Amino acid sequence: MSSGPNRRMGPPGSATWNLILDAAEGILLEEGYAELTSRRIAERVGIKQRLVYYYFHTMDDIVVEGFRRMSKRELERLANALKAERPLHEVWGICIHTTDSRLISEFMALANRNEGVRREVISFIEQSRSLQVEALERAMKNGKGAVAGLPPVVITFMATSLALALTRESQLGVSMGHRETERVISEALASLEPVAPARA
Amino acid sequence: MSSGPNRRMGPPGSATWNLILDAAEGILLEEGYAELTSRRIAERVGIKQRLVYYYFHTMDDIVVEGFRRMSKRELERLANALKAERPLHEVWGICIHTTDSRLISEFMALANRNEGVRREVISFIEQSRSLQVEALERAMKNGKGAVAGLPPVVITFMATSLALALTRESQLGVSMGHRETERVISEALASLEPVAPARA
DNA sequence: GTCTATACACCGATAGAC
DNA sequence: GTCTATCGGTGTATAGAC
Repeated sequence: MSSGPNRRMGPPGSATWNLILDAAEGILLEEGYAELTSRRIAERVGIKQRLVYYYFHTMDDIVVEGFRRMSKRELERLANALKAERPLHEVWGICIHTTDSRLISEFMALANRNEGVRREVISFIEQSRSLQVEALERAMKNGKGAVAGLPPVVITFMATSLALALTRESQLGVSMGHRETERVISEALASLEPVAPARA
Repeated sequence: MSSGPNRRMGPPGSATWNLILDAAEGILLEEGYAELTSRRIAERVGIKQRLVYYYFHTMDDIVVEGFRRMSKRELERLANALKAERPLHEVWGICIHTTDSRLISEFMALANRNEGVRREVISFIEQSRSLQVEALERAMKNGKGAVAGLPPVVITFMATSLALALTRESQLGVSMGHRETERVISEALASLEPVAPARA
Protein backbone atom coordinates (compact mmCIF):
# COMPACT_ATOMS: atom_id res chain seq x y z
CA MET A 1 0.00 0.00 0.00
CA SER A 2 1.13 3.56 -0.61
CA SER A 3 -0.62 5.08 2.37
CA GLY A 4 -1.87 4.36 5.87
CA PRO A 5 0.18 4.27 9.05
CA ASN A 6 3.02 2.46 7.25
CA ARG A 7 3.03 4.71 4.24
CA ARG A 8 6.17 5.71 2.40
CA MET A 9 8.03 8.56 4.10
CA GLY A 10 10.61 11.14 3.13
CA PRO A 11 14.15 10.81 4.51
CA PRO A 12 14.91 12.56 7.83
CA GLY A 13 17.73 15.08 7.42
CA SER A 14 17.01 15.83 3.77
CA ALA A 15 16.78 19.39 2.51
CA THR A 16 12.99 19.58 2.45
CA TRP A 17 12.77 17.87 5.83
CA ASN A 18 14.90 20.65 7.30
CA LEU A 19 12.98 23.38 5.50
CA ILE A 20 9.76 22.05 7.03
CA LEU A 21 11.27 22.17 10.52
CA ASP A 22 12.63 25.66 9.86
CA ALA A 23 9.17 26.84 8.90
CA ALA A 24 7.64 25.17 11.96
CA GLU A 25 10.16 26.92 14.21
CA GLY A 26 9.38 30.27 12.61
CA ILE A 27 5.64 29.84 13.02
CA LEU A 28 6.04 28.74 16.63
CA LEU A 29 8.17 31.79 17.35
CA GLU A 30 6.16 34.39 15.48
CA GLU A 31 2.60 33.12 15.72
CA GLY A 32 2.36 30.51 18.48
CA TYR A 33 1.51 26.82 18.55
CA ALA A 34 -2.16 27.35 17.73
CA GLU A 35 -1.09 28.51 14.27
CA LEU A 36 1.31 25.64 13.66
CA THR A 37 -0.58 23.82 10.90
CA SER A 38 0.48 21.78 7.92
CA ARG A 39 -1.06 24.39 5.61
CA ARG A 40 0.85 27.29 7.14
CA ILE A 41 4.10 25.30 6.97
CA ALA A 42 3.54 24.45 3.30
CA GLU A 43 2.81 28.10 2.56
CA ARG A 44 6.08 29.21 4.19
CA VAL A 45 8.23 26.60 2.50
CA GLY A 46 6.52 27.08 -0.85
CA ILE A 47 5.34 23.50 -1.24
CA LYS A 48 1.91 21.86 -1.25
CA GLN A 49 0.34 20.74 1.98
CA ARG A 50 0.36 17.08 1.00
CA LEU A 51 4.17 17.04 0.99
CA VAL A 52 4.35 17.87 4.68
CA TYR A 53 2.68 14.52 5.36
CA TYR A 54 5.17 12.78 3.14
CA TYR A 55 7.99 13.85 5.46
CA PHE A 56 6.16 13.55 8.80
CA HIS A 57 3.40 11.20 9.96
CA THR A 58 1.57 13.73 12.12
CA MET A 59 1.78 17.32 13.27
CA ASP A 60 2.93 16.07 16.67
CA ASP A 61 5.93 14.46 15.01
CA ILE A 62 6.92 17.83 13.59
CA VAL A 63 6.86 19.45 17.02
CA VAL A 64 8.86 16.67 18.65
CA GLU A 65 11.40 16.49 15.85
CA GLY A 66 11.69 20.28 15.82
CA PHE A 67 12.50 20.38 19.50
CA ARG A 68 14.96 17.52 19.15
CA ARG A 69 16.82 19.34 16.38
CA MET A 70 16.96 22.58 18.38
CA SER A 71 18.03 20.73 21.50
CA LYS A 72 20.94 19.08 19.67
CA ARG A 73 22.04 22.45 18.29
CA GLU A 74 21.97 24.12 21.74
CA LEU A 75 23.78 21.29 23.52
CA GLU A 76 26.62 21.47 21.00
CA ARG A 77 26.89 25.22 21.44
CA LEU A 78 26.96 24.75 25.21
CA ALA A 79 29.59 22.01 25.16
CA ASN A 80 31.80 24.16 22.96
CA ALA A 81 31.52 27.28 25.09
CA LEU A 82 32.27 25.42 28.30
CA LYS A 83 35.78 24.58 27.12
CA ALA A 84 36.75 28.25 27.42
CA GLU A 85 38.35 30.09 30.34
CA ARG A 86 36.04 31.16 33.15
CA PRO A 87 33.22 28.63 32.66
CA LEU A 88 31.02 30.47 35.14
CA HIS A 89 30.99 33.52 32.89
CA GLU A 90 30.37 31.21 29.93
CA VAL A 91 27.41 29.58 31.65
CA TRP A 92 25.83 32.95 32.28
CA GLY A 93 26.55 34.21 28.78
CA ILE A 94 24.94 31.17 27.23
CA CYS A 95 21.90 31.30 29.50
CA ILE A 96 21.28 34.95 28.70
CA HIS A 97 21.89 34.54 24.94
CA THR A 98 19.97 31.35 24.45
CA THR A 99 17.05 30.62 22.14
CA ASP A 100 14.38 33.32 21.95
CA SER A 101 12.32 33.20 25.13
CA ARG A 102 9.07 33.26 23.15
CA LEU A 103 10.05 30.02 21.43
CA ILE A 104 10.90 28.51 24.81
CA SER A 105 7.50 29.56 26.14
CA GLU A 106 5.77 27.72 23.31
CA PHE A 107 7.72 24.51 23.85
CA MET A 108 7.11 24.74 27.62
CA ALA A 109 3.38 24.98 27.06
CA LEU A 110 3.49 22.13 24.54
CA ALA A 111 5.51 19.93 26.90
CA ASN A 112 2.71 20.06 29.43
CA ARG A 113 0.37 18.05 27.21
CA ASN A 114 2.43 16.31 24.56
CA GLU A 115 4.21 13.26 25.94
CA GLY A 116 6.85 13.24 23.19
CA VAL A 117 7.77 16.88 23.71
CA ARG A 118 7.81 16.39 27.46
CA ARG A 119 10.36 13.58 27.19
CA GLU A 120 12.59 15.66 24.93
CA VAL A 121 12.38 18.72 27.19
CA ILE A 122 13.24 16.70 30.28
CA SER A 123 16.18 15.12 28.49
CA PHE A 124 17.43 18.52 27.32
CA ILE A 125 17.24 20.13 30.76
CA GLU A 126 19.05 17.22 32.40
CA GLN A 127 21.82 17.03 29.81
CA SER A 128 22.33 20.76 29.78
CA ARG A 129 22.47 20.93 33.58
CA SER A 130 24.91 18.03 33.74
CA LEU A 131 27.25 19.65 31.24
CA GLN A 132 27.28 22.87 33.24
CA VAL A 133 27.87 21.09 36.53
CA GLU A 134 30.79 19.15 35.11
CA ALA A 135 32.40 22.32 33.77
CA LEU A 136 32.06 24.09 37.11
CA GLU A 137 33.46 21.11 38.99
CA ARG A 138 36.47 20.98 36.69
CA ALA A 139 37.04 24.70 37.22
CA MET A 140 36.86 24.30 41.00
CA LYS A 141 39.44 21.50 40.96
CA ASN A 142 41.73 23.74 38.93
CA GLY A 143 41.32 26.40 41.60
CA LYS A 144 39.65 28.79 39.19
CA GLY A 145 37.00 29.89 41.66
CA ALA A 146 35.48 28.75 44.91
CA VAL A 147 31.85 29.56 44.00
CA ALA A 148 31.30 30.79 47.56
CA GLY A 149 30.36 27.49 49.10
CA LEU A 150 27.42 27.01 46.75
CA PRO A 151 27.20 23.59 45.08
CA PRO A 152 27.74 23.81 41.30
CA VAL A 153 24.28 22.44 40.60
CA VAL A 154 22.75 25.31 42.57
CA ILE A 155 24.81 27.84 40.63
CA THR A 156 23.68 26.45 37.30
CA PHE A 157 20.06 26.16 38.38
CA MET A 158 20.05 29.77 39.50
CA ALA A 159 21.85 31.02 36.40
CA THR A 160 19.40 29.27 34.10
CA SER A 161 16.32 30.39 36.01
CA LEU A 162 17.33 34.00 36.45
CA ALA A 163 18.52 34.40 32.87
CA LEU A 164 15.27 32.95 31.54
CA ALA A 165 13.22 35.26 33.75
CA LEU A 166 15.23 38.32 32.68
CA THR A 167 14.93 37.59 28.98
CA ARG A 168 11.26 36.60 29.21
CA GLU A 169 10.29 39.78 31.01
CA SER A 170 12.31 42.14 28.85
CA GLN A 171 10.89 40.49 25.74
CA LEU A 172 7.46 41.23 27.22
CA GLY A 173 8.28 44.81 28.13
CA VAL A 174 8.95 44.61 31.88
CA SER A 175 12.22 45.94 33.28
CA MET A 176 11.49 46.60 36.97
CA GLY A 177 14.44 45.39 39.04
CA HIS A 178 16.43 44.16 36.05
CA ARG A 179 19.24 46.68 36.27
CA GLU A 180 19.72 45.97 39.98
CA THR A 181 19.61 42.21 39.49
CA GLU A 182 22.07 42.28 36.60
CA ARG A 183 24.44 44.32 38.71
CA VAL A 184 24.31 41.85 41.60
CA ILE A 185 24.92 38.97 39.21
CA SER A 186 27.86 40.58 37.41
CA GLU A 187 29.49 41.45 40.74
CA ALA A 188 29.04 37.87 41.90
CA LEU A 189 30.57 36.56 38.67
CA ALA A 190 33.55 38.92 38.93
CA SER A 191 34.30 38.01 42.52
CA LEU A 192 33.84 34.26 42.11
CA GLU A 193 35.81 34.07 38.91
CA PRO A 194 38.42 36.86 38.54
CA VAL A 195 39.77 37.96 35.17
CA ALA A 196 43.20 36.35 35.64
CA PRO A 197 42.36 33.02 37.23
CA ALA A 198 44.87 31.51 39.66
CA ARG A 199 46.22 28.23 38.32
CA ALA A 200 46.57 25.24 40.63
CA MET B 1 -30.14 46.28 16.24
CA SER B 2 -29.80 43.18 18.41
CA SER B 3 -26.47 42.06 16.97
CA GLY B 4 -23.25 43.34 15.43
CA PRO B 5 -20.35 44.99 17.24
CA ASN B 6 -22.75 46.92 19.49
CA ARG B 7 -25.00 43.98 20.23
CA ARG B 8 -26.62 43.41 23.58
CA MET B 9 -24.26 41.80 26.08
CA GLY B 10 -24.55 39.86 29.30
CA PRO B 11 -23.54 41.58 32.53
CA PRO B 12 -19.88 41.16 33.64
CA GLY B 13 -19.69 39.57 37.07
CA SER B 14 -22.93 37.60 36.72
CA ALA B 15 -23.09 33.90 37.57
CA THR B 16 -22.92 32.63 34.00
CA TRP B 17 -20.16 35.14 33.18
CA ASN B 18 -18.05 33.62 35.96
CA LEU B 19 -18.89 30.06 34.95
CA ILE B 20 -17.64 30.81 31.45
CA LEU B 21 -14.34 32.14 32.80
CA ASP B 22 -14.04 29.14 35.14
CA ALA B 23 -14.45 26.81 32.17
CA ALA B 24 -11.93 28.80 30.14
CA GLU B 25 -9.41 28.57 32.97
CA GLY B 26 -9.93 24.81 33.24
CA ILE B 27 -9.45 24.27 29.53
CA LEU B 28 -6.35 26.45 29.48
CA LEU B 29 -4.89 24.48 32.38
CA GLU B 30 -5.81 20.98 31.25
CA GLU B 31 -5.77 21.20 27.47
CA GLY B 32 -3.87 24.34 26.40
CA TYR B 33 -4.84 27.47 24.53
CA ALA B 34 -5.22 25.72 21.19
CA GLU B 35 -8.28 23.94 22.64
CA LEU B 36 -9.83 27.06 24.10
CA THR B 37 -12.90 27.39 21.87
CA SER B 38 -16.39 28.70 22.44
CA ARG B 39 -17.82 25.22 21.80
CA ARG B 40 -15.58 23.55 24.37
CA ILE B 41 -16.46 26.22 26.92
CA ALA B 42 -20.20 25.77 26.29
CA GLU B 43 -19.82 22.03 26.66
CA ARG B 44 -18.09 22.41 30.04
CA VAL B 45 -20.59 24.90 31.43
CA GLY B 46 -23.57 23.00 30.06
CA ILE B 47 -24.89 25.83 27.90
CA LYS B 48 -25.17 26.37 24.15
CA GLN B 49 -22.34 27.90 22.19
CA ARG B 50 -24.33 30.98 21.22
CA LEU B 51 -24.56 32.06 24.86
CA VAL B 52 -20.80 32.42 25.14
CA TYR B 53 -21.06 35.22 22.58
CA TYR B 54 -23.81 36.86 24.55
CA TYR B 55 -21.41 37.34 27.46
CA PHE B 56 -18.22 38.08 25.50
CA HIS B 57 -17.65 39.80 22.18
CA THR B 58 -14.75 37.64 21.06
CA MET B 59 -12.62 34.73 22.23
CA ASP B 60 -9.79 37.16 22.87
CA ASP B 61 -11.99 39.00 25.35
CA ILE B 62 -12.43 35.78 27.29
CA VAL B 63 -8.70 35.27 27.58
CA VAL B 64 -8.03 38.85 28.65
CA GLU B 65 -10.91 38.93 31.13
CA GLY B 66 -9.85 35.54 32.48
CA PHE B 67 -6.36 36.75 33.18
CA ARG B 68 -7.65 39.96 34.71
CA ARG B 69 -9.87 38.01 37.11
CA MET B 70 -7.04 35.69 38.11
CA SER B 71 -4.65 38.61 38.50
CA LYS B 72 -7.04 40.39 40.86
CA ARG B 73 -7.44 37.24 42.93
CA GLU B 74 -3.68 36.72 43.24
CA LEU B 75 -2.88 40.34 44.09
CA GLU B 76 -5.40 40.26 46.94
CA ARG B 77 -3.90 37.05 48.26
CA LEU B 78 -0.44 38.61 48.09
CA ALA B 79 -1.44 41.86 49.79
CA ASN B 80 -3.04 39.89 52.61
CA ALA B 81 -0.08 37.62 53.19
CA LEU B 82 2.42 40.48 53.27
CA LYS B 83 0.83 41.91 56.41
CA ALA B 84 2.14 38.95 58.41
CA GLU B 85 5.40 38.62 60.36
CA ARG B 86 8.50 37.76 58.36
CA PRO B 87 7.45 39.10 54.93
CA LEU B 88 10.47 37.50 53.31
CA HIS B 89 9.20 34.06 54.26
CA GLU B 90 5.74 35.09 53.07
CA VAL B 91 7.05 36.22 49.70
CA TRP B 92 8.74 32.89 49.19
CA GLY B 93 5.71 30.91 50.36
CA ILE B 94 3.43 32.75 47.96
CA CYS B 95 5.81 32.42 45.02
CA ILE B 96 6.15 28.70 45.54
CA HIS B 97 2.42 28.11 46.10
CA THR B 98 1.11 30.31 43.34
CA THR B 99 -1.15 29.48 40.42
CA ASP B 100 -0.41 26.20 38.66
CA SER B 101 2.72 26.64 36.55
CA ARG B 102 1.03 25.06 33.53
CA LEU B 103 -1.60 27.80 33.57
CA ILE B 104 1.14 30.42 33.85
CA SER B 105 2.92 28.88 30.85
CA GLU B 106 -0.22 29.24 28.76
CA PHE B 107 -0.74 32.88 29.68
CA MET B 108 2.96 33.59 29.05
CA ALA B 109 2.71 32.15 25.57
CA LEU B 110 -0.52 34.04 24.93
CA ALA B 111 0.99 37.31 26.16
CA ASN B 112 3.63 37.13 23.43
CA ARG B 113 1.05 37.64 20.67
CA ASN B 114 -2.12 39.05 22.21
CA GLU B 115 -1.79 42.73 22.98
CA GLY B 116 -4.57 42.71 25.58
CA VAL B 117 -3.07 39.81 27.49
CA ARG B 118 0.36 41.37 27.27
CA ARG B 119 -0.86 44.58 28.89
CA GLU B 120 -2.53 42.67 31.72
CA VAL B 121 0.51 40.47 32.34
CA ILE B 122 2.84 43.47 32.47
CA SER B 123 0.51 45.23 34.87
CA PHE B 124 0.30 42.15 37.09
CA ILE B 125 4.07 41.63 37.27
CA GLU B 126 4.69 45.30 38.09
CA GLN B 127 1.99 45.51 40.77
CA SER B 128 3.03 42.24 42.34
CA ARG B 129 6.70 43.25 42.40
CA SER B 130 5.87 46.66 43.88
CA LEU B 131 3.83 45.11 46.68
CA GLN B 132 6.67 42.78 47.57
CA VAL B 133 9.27 45.53 47.52
CA GLU B 134 7.18 47.75 49.78
CA ALA B 135 6.72 44.93 52.29
CA LEU B 136 10.45 44.20 52.37
CA GLU B 137 11.31 47.88 52.77
CA ARG B 138 8.90 48.20 55.69
CA ALA B 139 10.47 45.13 57.29
CA MET B 140 13.97 46.55 56.87
CA LYS B 141 12.99 49.84 58.51
CA ASN B 142 11.58 47.88 61.42
CA GLY B 143 14.95 46.14 61.69
CA LYS B 144 13.41 42.78 60.91
CA GLY B 145 16.23 41.71 58.63
CA ALA B 146 19.10 43.26 56.73
CA VAL B 147 18.65 41.22 53.56
CA ALA B 148 22.45 40.95 53.27
CA GLY B 149 23.00 44.15 51.33
CA LEU B 150 20.77 43.03 48.49
CA PRO B 151 18.19 45.58 47.33
CA PRO B 152 14.62 44.41 48.03
CA VAL B 153 13.74 44.43 44.35
CA VAL B 154 16.54 41.97 43.66
CA ILE B 155 15.31 39.71 46.44
CA THR B 156 11.77 39.66 45.06
CA PHE B 157 12.91 39.20 41.49
CA MET B 158 15.04 36.23 42.50
CA ALA B 159 12.33 34.69 44.67
CA THR B 160 9.76 34.93 41.90
CA SER B 161 12.08 33.56 39.23
CA LEU B 162 13.50 30.69 41.24
CA ALA B 163 10.12 29.62 42.60
CA LEU B 164 8.60 29.61 39.12
CA ALA B 165 11.50 27.56 37.76
CA LEU B 166 11.26 25.05 40.61
CA THR B 167 7.52 24.53 40.22
CA ARG B 168 7.66 24.44 36.42
CA GLU B 169 10.36 21.80 36.37
CA SER B 170 8.86 19.59 39.05
CA GLN B 171 5.49 19.76 37.30
CA LEU B 172 7.32 18.55 34.21
CA GLY B 173 9.19 15.78 35.99
CA VAL B 174 12.67 17.26 36.47
CA SER B 175 14.22 17.40 39.93
CA MET B 176 17.96 17.68 39.32
CA GLY B 177 19.43 20.23 41.73
CA HIS B 178 16.11 21.06 43.36
CA ARG B 179 16.90 19.62 46.78
CA GLU B 180 20.20 21.51 46.91
CA THR B 181 18.65 24.76 45.71
CA GLU B 182 15.78 24.56 48.19
CA ARG B 183 18.26 24.02 50.96
CA VAL B 184 20.31 27.07 50.02
CA ILE B 185 17.16 29.16 49.85
CA SER B 186 15.75 28.02 53.19
CA GLU B 187 19.08 28.70 54.88
CA ALA B 188 19.17 32.16 53.35
CA LEU B 189 15.63 32.84 54.55
CA ALA B 190 16.41 31.65 58.06
CA SER B 191 19.55 33.76 58.39
CA LEU B 192 18.08 36.91 56.84
CA GLU B 193 14.86 36.74 58.81
CA PRO B 194 15.20 34.88 62.12
CA VAL B 195 12.22 33.33 63.91
CA ALA B 196 12.04 36.00 66.64
CA PRO B 197 12.69 39.26 64.80
CA ALA B 198 14.42 42.06 66.71
CA ARG B 199 12.14 45.10 67.01
CA ALA B 200 13.56 48.57 66.37
C1' DG C 1 9.14 13.46 -4.62
C1' DT C 2 5.51 16.17 -5.73
C1' DC C 3 1.03 16.95 -7.05
C1' DT C 4 -4.72 17.43 -7.32
C1' DA C 5 -8.63 16.32 -5.04
C1' DT C 6 -11.30 15.17 -1.26
C1' DA C 7 -13.58 13.28 3.31
C1' DC C 8 -15.02 14.91 7.33
C1' DA C 9 -14.65 17.65 11.66
C1' DC C 10 -14.39 21.90 13.95
C1' DC C 11 -13.81 26.94 14.21
C1' DG C 12 -15.57 32.17 15.16
C1' DA C 13 -19.21 34.78 14.67
C1' DT C 14 -23.95 36.18 13.45
C1' DA C 15 -29.39 36.25 12.36
C1' DG C 16 -33.17 36.27 14.63
C1' DA C 17 -37.08 33.47 17.27
C1' DC C 18 -38.88 32.77 21.93
C1' DG D 1 -31.16 35.01 28.72
C1' DT D 2 -31.26 31.29 26.07
C1' DC D 3 -32.05 28.91 22.05
C1' DT D 4 -31.83 26.77 16.73
C1' DA D 5 -29.79 27.34 12.56
C1' DT D 6 -26.37 28.78 9.57
C1' DC D 7 -22.37 31.23 6.82
C1' DG D 8 -17.71 30.97 5.34
C1' DG D 9 -13.41 29.41 6.61
C1' DT D 10 -9.72 26.28 8.17
C1' DG D 11 -7.94 22.00 10.29
C1' DT D 12 -5.79 16.81 9.94
C1' DA D 13 -5.15 13.28 7.20
C1' DT D 14 -5.64 10.22 3.20
C1' DA D 15 -6.42 8.33 -1.96
C1' DG D 16 -4.03 7.86 -5.64
C1' DA D 17 -2.03 10.02 -10.32
C1' DC D 18 2.38 11.41 -12.39
